[in-house]
Amino acid sequence: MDLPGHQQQQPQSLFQHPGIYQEDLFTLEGSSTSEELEKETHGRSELEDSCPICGDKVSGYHYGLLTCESCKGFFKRTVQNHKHYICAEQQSCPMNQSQRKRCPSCRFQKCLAVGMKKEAVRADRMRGGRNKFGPLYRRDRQMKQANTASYGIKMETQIHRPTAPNDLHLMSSHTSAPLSSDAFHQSHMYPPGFGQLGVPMPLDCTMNIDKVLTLPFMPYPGLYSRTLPGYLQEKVDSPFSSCPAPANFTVHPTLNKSFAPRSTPASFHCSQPSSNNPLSQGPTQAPDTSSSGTLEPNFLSQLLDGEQDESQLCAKVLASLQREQANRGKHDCLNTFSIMCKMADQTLFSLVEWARNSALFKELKVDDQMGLLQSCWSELLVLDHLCRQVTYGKDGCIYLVTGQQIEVSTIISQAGETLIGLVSRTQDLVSKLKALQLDRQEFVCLKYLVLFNPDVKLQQSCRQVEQTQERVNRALMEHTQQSHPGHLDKFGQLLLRLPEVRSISLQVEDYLYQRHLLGDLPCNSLLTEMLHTKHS
DNA sequence: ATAGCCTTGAAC
DNA sequence: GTTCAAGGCTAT
Repeated sequence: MDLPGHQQQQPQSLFQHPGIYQEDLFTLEGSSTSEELEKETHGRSELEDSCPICGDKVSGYHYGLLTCESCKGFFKRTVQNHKHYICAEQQSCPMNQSQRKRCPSCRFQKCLAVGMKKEAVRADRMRGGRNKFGPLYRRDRQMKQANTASYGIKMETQIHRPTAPNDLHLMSSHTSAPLSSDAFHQSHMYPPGFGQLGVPMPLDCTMNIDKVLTLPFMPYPGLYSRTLPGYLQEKVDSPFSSCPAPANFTVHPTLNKSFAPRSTPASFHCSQPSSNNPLSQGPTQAPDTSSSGTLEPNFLSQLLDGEQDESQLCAKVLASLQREQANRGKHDCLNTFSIMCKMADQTLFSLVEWARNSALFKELKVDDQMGLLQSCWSELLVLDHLCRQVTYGKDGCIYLVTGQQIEVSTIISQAGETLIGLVSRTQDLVSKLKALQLDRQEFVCLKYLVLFNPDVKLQQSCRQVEQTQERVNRALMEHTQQSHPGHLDKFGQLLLRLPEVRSISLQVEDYLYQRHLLGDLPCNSLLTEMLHTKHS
């Protein structure tokens, strides 16, 4: 990573640790089965030579990554001529060599999803010469060469640690030259304060993992020592109240305000519903959804109040990872896959917290709460990921909860079939949601719709769940009509995305379970507990 | 409109 | 001088 300033600040950032290079997040997938490993090994050169958009033969680097000649030309024509395509189908047309001509809309979306860069198309149409992506291509080549030898992936060239908005020149970490005018690296893509956190990631201290899990500064008290049922029955406290930031974890003073915990409505701290809280009126008192009147105006804002601050979540995940690694031996580094699992685990925990703190959810019987969460946890994770990509992600990159980014093209060129499929499907969905301009209100509604799933067989709360779903559904419909009056079918379009979310989440579960069976998943995590429950 | 081949020219 | 990723040309 050509970030001198950052390297000084983070001498051993997450993906700079040598141990991580040995363990390959993506190619590890190939080791899931000997068949896949073989395929991965023999198919590598072929994979590298196939266009990530249509699978045709790669002719070289074009607009940011290795593509075929036709997709290069297509991308150039589209950008140069400011073309806007509309998909006649569901924006999920198959993309291969024979079908690439059928839907330019989906083709272009895929070009963007895999990371083709619009700004590499020259506005002045000047011919010849080299552009600012030269160093990127060179490094990518070197990386690929290195990987061919070791099947390891050196992710440091692809992980972009976002920097402060005024550090635009540092954001272009994928080139060696400053790119202050790079449209990719606009400050709005990052949550306030990212990059100013100055979070060093020491990854080389020693401590037994079991000790970590029982120490009082554990981020999530009770998580690993209790099962989900036990956790749900606990008294609700501030979710991270016993999680002081580590000594070397500093937040920029000017950012304290934006990092401050969102004030929690008093009713959220009550285990019993409060009649004063619109959310707590209870589904039995929910407005008749067949009437034409509108819901109380603050219903959506109450739903939004329960949302966790992304910056806080980021800080917690980083702090947790830091603690975890600090407590491992010098030669006992977390591999990349484990780090990703830890991130997912912490995110999952925050989502359980979110549900737990929801007044509507609290009204349900604990057994039913468990049933709902066990049914939708992976969907919530996928939705959370999607929202992060829509909000902060840039085209062709995956934005992690820690604020780091991985280029999709890296994953596609290195991963096994399953992961490529998952990433590709997810990025396609991200493109669609970006096109729909999903906002925070809509996102939180989707989360509630996923959580309050009346199809889950519950003991007592069926009616409540149904009514809540109707209520949220209605709030979502009204919101889309009010905030996007020009987009008549936004509501329908949003709901149409949920089956894909469900489908991706099931694939994620399958993938994780396979890895779990191979012993790749960290033990004692909420993630593994959820996977176990489903498969038991 | 597509896609294969050609020309160009800065970086090395 | 060579490389190679831009844009251009043109048969389909």
